Amino acid sequence: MTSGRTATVGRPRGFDVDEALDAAVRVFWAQGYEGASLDDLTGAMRINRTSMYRAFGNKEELFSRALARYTEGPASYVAQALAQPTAREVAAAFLGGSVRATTLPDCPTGCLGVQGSLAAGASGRPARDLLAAWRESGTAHLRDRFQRAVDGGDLPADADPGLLARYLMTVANGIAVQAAGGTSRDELQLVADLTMRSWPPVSS
Amino acid sequence: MTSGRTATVGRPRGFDVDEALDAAVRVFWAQGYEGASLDDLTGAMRINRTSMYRAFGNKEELFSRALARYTEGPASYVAQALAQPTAREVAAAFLGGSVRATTLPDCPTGCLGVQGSLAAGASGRPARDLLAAWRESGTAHLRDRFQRAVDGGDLPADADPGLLARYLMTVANGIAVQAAGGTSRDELQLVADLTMRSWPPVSS
DNA sequence: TCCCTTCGGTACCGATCGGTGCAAAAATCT
DNA sequence: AGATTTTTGCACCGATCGGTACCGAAGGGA
Repeated sequence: MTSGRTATVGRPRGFDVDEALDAAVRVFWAQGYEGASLDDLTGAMRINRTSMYRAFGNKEELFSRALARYTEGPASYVAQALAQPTAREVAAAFLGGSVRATTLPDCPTGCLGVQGSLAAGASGRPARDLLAAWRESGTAHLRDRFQRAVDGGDLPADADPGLLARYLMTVANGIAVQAAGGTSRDELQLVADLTMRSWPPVSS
Repeated sequence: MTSGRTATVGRPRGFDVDEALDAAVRVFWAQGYEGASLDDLTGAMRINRTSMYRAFGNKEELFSRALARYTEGPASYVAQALAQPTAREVAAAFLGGSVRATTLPDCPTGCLGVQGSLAAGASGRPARDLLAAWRESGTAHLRDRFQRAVDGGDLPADADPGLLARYLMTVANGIAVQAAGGTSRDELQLVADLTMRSWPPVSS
């Protein structure tokens, strides 16, 4: 009988996977992929080295799982922004969300998707490429959303959805860099407001 | 007699310091501070490990020297932009320069000042802080330049020089992240153009 | 020529890196 | 109860990390 539920044979796991992932997210977020050692990670996750390997495979897969957890946690503002009714509200929610997510009170500043790994040695290259694809996926979702806005008349017919998406992602990534450097939430919100004052930017 | 010139006693150095620094710049640029090992660095610099330590002290000081070399080399567009006659030309030159510098044909993509170290473990923290100060210094120069533009009537009297500087640096840093992710020079120039279409953004 | 200073190459240091082998512990299944 | 399966803790692996001691090589000054 291949039951739908997970088999419960064997010794049960002594920790919560999601809680452990949340801890790993914070370490990768603050120190980057290469800067986070196994001791840093397992120490924060409060689990043994061996338990981590049993549960997640290796450091690279742990990072991948942590990124997924980050996406549906601190970075959930992206999906929420995409669901806004108008293109302008999408843009404002995306920028405002990125300001808040990069300056959360009890979290590392900046964005895991940016500072997790921008440049890396050989061992960190898969993580770097994973993050680049992650950011590119966000840009693609914005583009598709703006294309629908053009199709529905919410944006001018001559607007370039791809360019608008690239532009917004550029500002958001810049906000992440600023936040990592210590710029305050208030000042970054002013930057987001300033960006929104000229939205949508004219294409011609 | 303490002569002003460097003493020439002893065996002369067998390599050119600036050439070696240029090689180190490229390694740090492509792999980040933590991702660049001593073997990577000395291999690219074509000098011995010992020679590097004699000439530069340690990895951290080498990074500092490499950043200075980067500033007066690939990042010299910043100083050039600041010297433009009008605030609008400053902004356009700054953004255009960042697009070109982050997509140089035979160099790593992105900006050393960003991807050199955004998040780091304990050993990379000094490098990370150095880069944060480096970016902040650029923002401060832009702010001072825009303040002079306000004083001289080149920008509206109610313009906020600090906010405009932060905004421009945010877009430039975002461009650097995009470039590191593989976005082409042409597309990034379109983003820069789009940003300049609404310059200066209204403050009130 | 002899001395002094600096450079360059080798070989090595202790520490830390990511990853694993092994056996005890803790649960279910028969 | 005994067999089976999975987790956990400890010790350990080879490789690599940044950094250095040592010594011959290569130059200038007297």
